[in-house]
Amino acid sequence: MFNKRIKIKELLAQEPAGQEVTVMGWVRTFRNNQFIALNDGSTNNNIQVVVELGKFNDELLKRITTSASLKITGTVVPSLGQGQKMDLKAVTIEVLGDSDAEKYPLQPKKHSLEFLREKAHLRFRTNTFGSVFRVRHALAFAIHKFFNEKGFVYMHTPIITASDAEGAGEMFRVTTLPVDGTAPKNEDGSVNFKEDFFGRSTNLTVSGQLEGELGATAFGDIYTFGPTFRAENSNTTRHLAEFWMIEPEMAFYDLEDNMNLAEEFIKYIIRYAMDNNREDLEFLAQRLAEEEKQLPQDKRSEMGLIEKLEFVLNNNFERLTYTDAIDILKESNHNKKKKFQYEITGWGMDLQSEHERYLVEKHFKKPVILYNYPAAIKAFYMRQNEDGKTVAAMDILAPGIGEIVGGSQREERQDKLETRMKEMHIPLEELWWYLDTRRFGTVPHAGFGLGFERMVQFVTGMTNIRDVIAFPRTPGSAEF
RNA sequence: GGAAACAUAGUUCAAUGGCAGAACAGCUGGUUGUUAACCAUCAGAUGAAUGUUCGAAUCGUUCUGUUUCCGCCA
Repeated sequence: MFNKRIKIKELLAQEPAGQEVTVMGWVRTFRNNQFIALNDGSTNNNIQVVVELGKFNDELLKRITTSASLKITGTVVPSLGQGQKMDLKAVTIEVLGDSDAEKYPLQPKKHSLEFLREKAHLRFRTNTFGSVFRVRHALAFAIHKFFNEKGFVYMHTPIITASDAEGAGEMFRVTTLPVDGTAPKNEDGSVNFKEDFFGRSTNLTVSGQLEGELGATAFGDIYTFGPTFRAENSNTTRHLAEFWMIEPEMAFYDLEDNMNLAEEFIKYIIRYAMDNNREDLEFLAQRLAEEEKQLPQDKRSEMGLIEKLEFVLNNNFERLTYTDAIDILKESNHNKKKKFQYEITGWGMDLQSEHERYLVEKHFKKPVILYNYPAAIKAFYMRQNEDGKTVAAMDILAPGIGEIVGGSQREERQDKLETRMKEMHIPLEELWWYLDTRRFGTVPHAGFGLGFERMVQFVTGMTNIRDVIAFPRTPGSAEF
C-alpha cells in the first residue's frame, strides 16, 4: 500500500524507541546537508529527519529543497540535539515531487501577510496559515457538534435565490443570458428575465434566514451553515463578497432565549478550539504578540490571545438595551471631550463603528449584546415591542472585530408583519411563501446570523478577514 | 461609494535632485550534530507612462496595484 504512513502529529506524541515508521510531507528546511525539517500539515511541529553522511548520494540530497515532497522511512531514536525529543534516522528517502528552489516563492523566513495573500495557493504551507486553517476547521466542526447535540436540524437553504426582498445588501445576479446587449428585452427596453434560465431574475443568496424560518416552523430548531454573497463595495478588514454564515432559527424562542443560545454557542465553539487546538492557538498568540510589538502602546491589546479567549469563556457577555447604550455614550467623558468623530445625536441614531468600539473596548472591555433597537433602523421581519418604537433585535459586538452576530425575535403576528412590510415597501406577493408561516400555525420564534470568518478572526487573532478564508473574494479580486 | 498612505533585487529594507547599497533567499564551492546552521564566491532591482531639469529612485501629472480608515453589514 502506498499511503501507509504515520502523521507527524501522531509520531511526535510517541516515545522514540527505535521503531520503524514512514512519514510523508514537505521540506521546511534542510540544514547542514544532514537535517531535514519535514512537515505534513498535521501540526506546525516538524519531524527532524537525520540524513547520515555518505549514506545517500549527492544527486538525491540536491533534490531536498524547500517544499519538495518526500517519503521517508526510518527509525525513531532519541535526538542528540536540544531542539527536539526525537530524530527520524532515514533508511530510505524518496523524492515524490521536486521543488525548484529558484522558483519556489516562499522562503524559509518570515513573510508579510500581504505577500502571502498574493501566494494564497501556497500559504497553507506556512506555520501561521497552517494554524489558522486548522482552527477554522475545528470551529466549523464544533458548530455542527453543538447544534447536533441540541437536536437542531442542519438545513441547506438555496444558494441561488429568487427573492431579493430581504434587503440585506447588494446582490450578485445569476443569469445565463448574454451580457453583450443581445439579451431578450421587454417592450420598455429592460431585460426580459422570463427568457432566463429560471424564467425569472435570480441572485446569489445574501441570507438563508427566510427559508430557515420555514424549517424552524416545522422542525422546531434548525441551523444553516453555508456560503453567503454580498455585492457591496466594502473595502475593509472585516468584509468579504463571499463568506460563510451560520444561521440558527428556533421556534418557541423569544429574544432572551435567542441571546442565551448565541452566548452559549459562541462559548462552546471557543472552548472546543481551546481544548483541541491548543498548540495552534498558542502559536497564533505568539504571532499576534510579536505583531503588536510594532504598534504604539495604546493600540496594543491589553490581553494576549489565550488570555482573551479564557476571559470570554469565564465571563458573561454584557447585555444592555440600545437606549441604555445611548445614555452611556452620551454621558461618557469621551463624548464630553468631543472625541467621537460622529456626534451622539440621541435616541434613534444608528451607532457608528467607533461608538460600538467604545462600548466594547473601552467601557465594558468584554463582548456586549445590544438589544431592543429603534424599529426605524432595523429590518422588516423583527418583532415589534410593546413600546411601539423598538424591535426585539440584538447584535453581539466583539472586541477588535465589531458586530459578529445579528439576530432578532421574528414578527410572528401576520397583521403587524404585513403592515410593516407595506411601510417598508417590501413586495408581499413575492414573499407569499414566507407569509404562509404566519398564516398557518404561526409561533413565536427567533434566530441569528453569525459571520463565520469574523468568528475565526476573533479566535485566531488575525486582523484581516482575508487571512482566515482560503481564497478571499473582495471587490476587484477573485484570483485562484 | 468616500478618504488617505505606500510602490526600489525573489523577500524585507537603505540611498540630501548628483556612482542604486545591505540583510535574508537563490546558484556554485567548502564545512559537518544542525535548530529558519555556518564560511566564501557569483548573479539579481527603482510598478507604468509622461513632464520639469545639465542630471530624477527622489519633484509634478496621469494610470495601475497594494494597504489602511470611513460608510454598508456578518
